[in-house]
Amino acid sequence: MDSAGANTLSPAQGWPIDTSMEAFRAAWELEGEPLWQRVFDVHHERMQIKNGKTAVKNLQKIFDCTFRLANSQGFHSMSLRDLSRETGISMGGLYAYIGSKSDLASAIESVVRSTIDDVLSDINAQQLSPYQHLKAVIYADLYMNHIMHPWYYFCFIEAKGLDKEQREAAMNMELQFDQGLHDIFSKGIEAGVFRYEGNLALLAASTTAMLQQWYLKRWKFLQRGVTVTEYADFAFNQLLNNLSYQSK
Amino acid sequence: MDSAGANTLSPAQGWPIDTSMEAFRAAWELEGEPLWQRVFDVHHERMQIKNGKTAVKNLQKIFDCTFRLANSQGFHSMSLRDLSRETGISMGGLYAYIGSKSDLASAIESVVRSTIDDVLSDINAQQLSPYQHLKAVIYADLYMNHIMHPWYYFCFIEAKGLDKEQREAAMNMELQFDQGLHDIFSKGIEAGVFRYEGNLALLAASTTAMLQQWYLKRWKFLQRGVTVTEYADFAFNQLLNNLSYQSK
DNA sequence: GTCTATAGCATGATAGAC
DNA sequence: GTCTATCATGCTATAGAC
Repeated sequence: MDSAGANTLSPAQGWPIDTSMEAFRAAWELEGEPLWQRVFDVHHERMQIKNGKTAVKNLQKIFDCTFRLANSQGFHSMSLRDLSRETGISMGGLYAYIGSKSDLASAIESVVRSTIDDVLSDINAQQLSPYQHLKAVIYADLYMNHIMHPWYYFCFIEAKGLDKEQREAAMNMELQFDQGLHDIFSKGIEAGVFRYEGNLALLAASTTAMLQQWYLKRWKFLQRGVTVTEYADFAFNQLLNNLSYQSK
Repeated sequence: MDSAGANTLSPAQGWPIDTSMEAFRAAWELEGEPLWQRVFDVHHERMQIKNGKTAVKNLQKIFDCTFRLANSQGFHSMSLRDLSRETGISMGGLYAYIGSKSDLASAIESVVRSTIDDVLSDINAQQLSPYQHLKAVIYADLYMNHIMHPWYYFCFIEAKGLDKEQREAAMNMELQFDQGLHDIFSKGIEAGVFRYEGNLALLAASTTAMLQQWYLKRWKFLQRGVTVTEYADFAFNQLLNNLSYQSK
């Protein structure tokens, strides 16, 4: 709130003492004006538009429509004419914003990765007990998945269309996430609050997978009427059970 | 072996008493000549070629190259000229085999779905105890994922490019798979061998997710040196643990 | 800052020779 | 049954008026 740049998320005030989605939304601003400001910050070098006011407004339209089109028919199969029609911005106008088609995909991946990085670094910087740490990571990750659903879905499905550098960065981020979980498990086992006989790396990987389901299988959860918080409770309890955690 | 048509897989002889991959390979023939015969059966209406001998050979080349190209750059971004170059078959020649580009994708989805259907129907038709039934489904599904990896990966990633009918068929198959797991859980709980307090539908869904990881995150398992059988053991034990199964 | 018009090229598909 | 040649269309991207 003081010296933090526009590209840095606010610190986690009151999180994860209260792991409700409302508390998460309040702690990090991943929607509305602050989100689009972040997009502008990441992407503005590729744009010919300098005026922040109208730029942010059109950026929002472009990204929203990109998600609607790409997440239903595929990014490569979405033509810029489709995007032009959907946004109401002419072809020439579009190029003043996106730089090129692949720059657009690139920006999406960058925004997602930097957001995850900011939120998780923030959580990891706090000195939390293994239990609290695990809880914070699980709930925060799912709330991020939920709030920025189309962003995450896009990154997963269109990953192969990104250039090699970004593709590897995305894979490394997932490996880091696995490793982060692994570390929490280990610390908890050392501290005697968790117990596990088996492959911790596989447990971490399958936890990551369970979290990714929230954006990969949205259709299924919608159909079943499962909410994020219900799913977060399920995922966390399942994990505690696997780790033989005794509640009290 | 007697009245079974070429399009039907042999029944599961000795499966799942022995859940090794070798036993699975022997029970169902999902590779080599029998696989390509299956492809020919599903796809031959769209082809102009009638001669089975050379047709099957070229079909194999076309599908293999499609996987190599589509699974690395995306199906839509793979041009038929790419495919022509990679297979060594001319553009005109290709069209005698594939019908159209989208027929090619369609055939892949059909082969995968009918294979899953055959194998699982076969397992479900046997009268197995909940424990044996669960074990059979987990191991069989993972071995299928493994043996037909590029097929599965293609179906997941390129699902949105299929026509509505096929997309829904694929989703229904996944829901059926979840339901099948759910039923086994329930039967085991009734029989008193499993115990679970929680949402069984979510447990089924997260089990399906864990199995899909084998083809979705191949890069990770390769990097970590995890084999299918190790992963199958992990997945099955994890599930037994969640279901409070007491081994003996 | 936004538009129209168009360049330049790649694509899916087919016709017809052999 | 396989090839070459070609068609019609759609694509990304840019130039230049306003």
